Amino acid sequence: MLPEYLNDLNEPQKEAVIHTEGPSLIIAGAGAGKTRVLTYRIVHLLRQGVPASKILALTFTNKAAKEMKERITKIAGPEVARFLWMGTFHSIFSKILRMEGEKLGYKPSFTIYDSSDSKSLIRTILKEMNLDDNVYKPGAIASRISSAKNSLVTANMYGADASMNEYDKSSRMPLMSDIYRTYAGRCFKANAMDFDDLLLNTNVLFRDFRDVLQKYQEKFHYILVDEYQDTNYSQYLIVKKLSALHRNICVVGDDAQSIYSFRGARIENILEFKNDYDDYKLFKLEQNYRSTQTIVDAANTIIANNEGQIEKKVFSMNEEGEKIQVFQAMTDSEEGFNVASDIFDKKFSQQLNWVDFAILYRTNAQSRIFEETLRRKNIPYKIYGGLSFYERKEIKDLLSYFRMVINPEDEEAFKRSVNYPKRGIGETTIQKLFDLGTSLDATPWSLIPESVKYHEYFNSSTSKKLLSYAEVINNLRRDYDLVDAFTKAREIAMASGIMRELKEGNTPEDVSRYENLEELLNAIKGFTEAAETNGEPATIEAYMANVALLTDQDSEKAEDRNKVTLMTMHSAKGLEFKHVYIVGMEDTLFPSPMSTGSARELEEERRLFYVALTRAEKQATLSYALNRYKWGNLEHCSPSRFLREVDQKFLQYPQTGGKPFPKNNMPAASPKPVREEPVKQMKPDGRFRKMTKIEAGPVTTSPQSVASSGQYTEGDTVEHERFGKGVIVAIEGKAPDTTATVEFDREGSKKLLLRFAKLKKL
DNA sequence: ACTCATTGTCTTTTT
DNA sequence: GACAATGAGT
Repeated sequence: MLPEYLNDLNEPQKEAVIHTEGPSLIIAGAGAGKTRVLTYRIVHLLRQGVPASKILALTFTNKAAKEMKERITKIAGPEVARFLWMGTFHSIFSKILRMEGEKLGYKPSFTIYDSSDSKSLIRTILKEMNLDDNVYKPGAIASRISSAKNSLVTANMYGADASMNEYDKSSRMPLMSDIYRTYAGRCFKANAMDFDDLLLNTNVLFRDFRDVLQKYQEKFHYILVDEYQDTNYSQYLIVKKLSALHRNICVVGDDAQSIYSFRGARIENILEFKNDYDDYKLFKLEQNYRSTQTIVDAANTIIANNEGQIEKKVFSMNEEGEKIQVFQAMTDSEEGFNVASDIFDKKFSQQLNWVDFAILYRTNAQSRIFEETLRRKNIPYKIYGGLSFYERKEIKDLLSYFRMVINPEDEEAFKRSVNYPKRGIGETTIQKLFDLGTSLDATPWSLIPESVKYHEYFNSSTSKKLLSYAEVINNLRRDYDLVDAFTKAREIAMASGIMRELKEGNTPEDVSRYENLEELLNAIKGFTEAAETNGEPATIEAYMANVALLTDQDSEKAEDRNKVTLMTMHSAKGLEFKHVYIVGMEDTLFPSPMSTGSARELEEERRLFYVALTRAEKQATLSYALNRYKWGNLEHCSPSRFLREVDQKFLQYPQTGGKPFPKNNMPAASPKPVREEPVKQMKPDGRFRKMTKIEAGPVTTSPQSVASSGQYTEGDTVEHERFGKGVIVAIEGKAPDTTATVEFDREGSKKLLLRFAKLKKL
C-alpha cells in the first residue's frame, strides 16, 4: 500500500520518489514534474522517519528553495519542514562557514562581497599597481578570478600554473596572478568573501579539516541537488565529499537545459555521474505536462541540432495546440507594439490574466522598449533582473553602514560610507589611508585612531573629520548584537545622516530614493518580526547574513501578482506561462554574437532557446525586428538562425495571412519611429531625465566618427533624435575633433552640444 | 573638496 | 541610453 501522496505521480516519477537509497540520477525533461518529484521524495523520506535535519537539499535560486519548502510544509507540516537544510549552495555553505570559518581565519561576522564590491576592489588594486584599466579590464579580471576559484585554483596555484600564465600573457595581462593574489589577500584582510569564496572556502575547510568534513558527512544522511547540470567543479566536489559516507545522493537535472557554463557550470557533472557512482540508478522523466504537443515537438527538433546529449524522448499528451506565431517588425519599437497588441487582444478575447503572459529576451537591455509600449497600452508589467533593489545606490549606501557596524574591516563598505553623506573627507585623504594601510599591512579603518600621529599624511582638521566618522560607527557598534535589526537599522539610518541627506534634497530622485530606504526598513521590520516569532536571532547581523544572497525575485509583492512578466531567458528557467513571447530573434542578439565563436557556445545558446520555448504552456511567439537602435544608432538586423531551425510545420505568420516572410526582400533603412518630445518625460520610477543646455547661439555638434567618414557635407539636412530637423552650416576641425554646426529651426535655437552619432542624414 | 558637465565604455546571461 | 570615470571651474 503506497501512501496517498504518491497517487498524483506517474510511474517513472513514483519510482524516482520511492527509490531513496544509494546514488540516483534523475533526468527530467522540461515540464516533466521535476520539482514535484523532489518535493515528494523529501516528503517520502520524512514519512519514513528520517529526521528533517538529516536531509540536505541544494538549489540554485532562493525562489526554488522557498517554493519547495512551502510545498513540503503543506504536506508534512511546518514543525517538520523548518528543520530541513534547504537552500541555495551559497546560502547553505555560508551558514556552515559562519560556524566553522574561524578555522580558516575568518570571523563569523564576515561580509559577503557582491559582484560590484569585487569589481570595485579590483579597480582599487589596479590603481595601486598603476595598471591601465583599458588593458586590464576589471570585468575580465573578475571573471578570470571567478572561474579560477570555481575550478578550485587558488592564487598560489594560479601563479604556478604555466598554461594560465601563458594565456594571460597572450591576452596582454601578464600580471594577472599578482592581481589575483592581492585581491584574495585584501578580501581576507577585510574579513570578506565573494560569492565564489563561499564555495571555495567550503572546499578548503573540508579538505584541511577532516573532522569537520566527517561531522557534516555524518549529519547529512540524504543529499538532493536540483539543477545538477548547472553545478560547477567547486560545487560538484562539495557534494561528492559530503555524500561519500552515506552515498544517498540524488541529483536532478536536464542536460538540455544547461545554460550557465559562462559562470563555470560543467555539463560533464551530469553526463559523467556514472563515473563516480557506478551503482547508480537512472530515472528518466519524459512526459511533459506543461506544454502542448506543438511546443514540445518543436523544442525537440531544435535541441536535436546539438550533439552529445543524454538520450531521452520528451513527449506531451496534451492537446496539439496552437502553432508558434512568428512576428516581423520594421523596428524595435514596432516589435514592442506588436507584442503589446497581441497580449492585449489575447487577454480580452480569451479571458486571460496578465500573469499568463511573459516576454523573454536575451539581454536585459532589451526590456526598455517593451516597458514603453506596455505602459502606453496601460498593461501592467513587472521587470525581473537588471539592477536589483539591493544594487541601488541608496540601498548599498545604507547597507555599507550596516556592514561597517558588523565588520568594520570591510574595505568596500568603508570606501562607500566614509564620505557619504559628505564629511569633507576627499579622495586624497582616502588614498593616503589606503597607501598607509598597504605599507603597514593594516586596514584603513584600523588606522583612523592613529591618524593624529601621522602629521605628514593628515593635517589636524582632516584627522578630526576621520575621527568623527569613526565615532559615528563606534557608537553604532556598541550594542548592535543586543538590539533587534529594525531598531538598529533605523538608528543607523538616522545617525549616518543618510535619511537627512535625502529628505533635504527635493529632486524627484531624492524622493524616490527616500522611499526606497523606507521600503528597505520595512523589509527589515518584516525580518525582525518573523525572526522573533520563530525564536531565531533577530539582530542586524542575522539580517545581513541573508541579504547579500538575496535577489529581487525573492521579495515578490502582492501588488505584482497580476502583471505581465518581463525577464531574460536565463531567469525564466523553472517558470511557466500560458503565453510566451521570445523577442529579439535576430542574429545580432540571439544567439549572442559573443557566443557564436565555438560549437560549444552555440550549443549552449541553442539550449537557451530550448529553455525559453518550453516555458510556454499554450502558445509561443517568436518575434524579431529588421532594424534596431543600438547605442543610439539604427542598425539593420537579420532574423536569427534559430528561426530556421524550427520546422515550418510548427509555425504560423498572422501578419501575412499565413505565408512566411519573403527572404532577401528586406526593406532598407526604415523610417524613424515617431517619438514624443523627451523633455521632462517621466521615467517609470518617477524620475525625470535630464537635458544638457547651454544658452544662445547656433547649435553645434561635437565630433565622433561621422563627419570624418565623409558622410556629411555642409548644406545637408539632418535630423536629430531629440531636436528635430536642421541644416549643417559648417563642418570644422579634423577627426576626431570634428565639429559640425547645425542650425535647427526651433524657436530661439539654443546652443547645445550634441553627439554626431545622434544625427541622421535626411 | 565639491559640482557640474563631458566623455568613454558598454551588453550576454547570475548566485 | 546608462553609468562611472574624468576634467574644468569654483
